[in-house]
Amino acid sequence: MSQELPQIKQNFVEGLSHISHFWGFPKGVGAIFAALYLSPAPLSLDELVQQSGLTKGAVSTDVRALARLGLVHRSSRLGDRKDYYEAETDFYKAIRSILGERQNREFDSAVRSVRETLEKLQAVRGSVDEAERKFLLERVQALQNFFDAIDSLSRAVSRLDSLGMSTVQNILKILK
Amino acid sequence: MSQELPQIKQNFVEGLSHISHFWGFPKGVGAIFAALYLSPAPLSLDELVQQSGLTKGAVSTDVRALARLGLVHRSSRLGDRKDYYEAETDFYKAIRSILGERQNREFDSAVRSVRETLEKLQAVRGSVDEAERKFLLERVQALQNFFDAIDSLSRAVSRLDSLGMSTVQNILKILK
DNA sequence: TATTATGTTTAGTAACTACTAAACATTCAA
DNA sequence: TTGAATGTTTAGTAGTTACTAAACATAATA
Repeated sequence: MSQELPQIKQNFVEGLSHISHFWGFPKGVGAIFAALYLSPAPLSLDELVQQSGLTKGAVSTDVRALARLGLVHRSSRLGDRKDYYEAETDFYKAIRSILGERQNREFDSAVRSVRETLEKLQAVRGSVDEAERKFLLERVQALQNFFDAIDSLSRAVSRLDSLGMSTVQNILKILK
Repeated sequence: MSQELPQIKQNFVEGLSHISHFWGFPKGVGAIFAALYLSPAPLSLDELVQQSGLTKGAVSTDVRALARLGLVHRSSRLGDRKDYYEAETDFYKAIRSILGERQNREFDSAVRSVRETLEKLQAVRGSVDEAERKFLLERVQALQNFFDAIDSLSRAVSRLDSLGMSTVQNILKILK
């Protein structure tokens, strides 16, 4: 059984669309990344429109999202008004970039609200059931510790120059 | 400034709702977990309805989702028809459970489609541009390697008896 | 300046999600 | 067997999301 390359590529694009959707991104994002990832040369917006089947508007916004995540890079050529896009092929680099992006947004503010709860619990005095206060303090503190651990890991990964296979191997060793 | 405990709790519930939403779960899921997490005793479905402000139907489905993720445990008491729910307080345990759950579903099938692409590319013969085939093989192989690394990490974590602070500290050391 | 090539923004829409309200199912007890 | 307590499922809905089509903006060229 031997399939033609275009069909195989199409299959890959659909696969990444699903993965993209699974991770909470629009499907178009995955499709566009897949198209770029399978292209040996950077693609223009119009070429992406053609290859992904989306409209210009969609490609325009999706490709910008990808660029913000560090998964694609935009470049321009001298004497050519078009923008060109190419896929980041170092996934570890991309992970760091995504972690950095996620760090900012509302994730921080959400986590901060847990810390605020903790501080309020510590500040509150009088007219409250002291046993309950203690119980709540313990629980919220435990959650806070957990978030801090996640945060540490995330920051540590972000700080790495390169998260290569050897690092992964080392981590795997620790996890036995 | 001293707030009453109920208000502080409410604030916490809202915070976890946001976090829940951020991670791609319904807000109700976060709210219900928060209510259970702040309760020293297991709560019944009706108590959860009262504390979360959701309807029975919503609580019924959300709490089941939480149970499937291993974030809450359902129990029943002798001579009492009600079900009771309590929060898992070991977050590392919960992570393992979530990873296990995620492993199953369509994530696998999505990743599998990348592997299929790889296999097809290896199988294809004749009537294809050999240079392009080689290029595609390289790229798809690299992505596959990345997924495999993620998968290894995920499985390693799932396999641990307990992912305590000491393990996290060790990983942090590696990441320098 | 008018024309063309490119990218962005906007208005509208179809599909989806998380929920509510209420019907339904099940189990226990009288 | 009926009735009450509990939990689940279903039908409908409001809000959201990811997209399309098309208007718009910008800049280069004639």
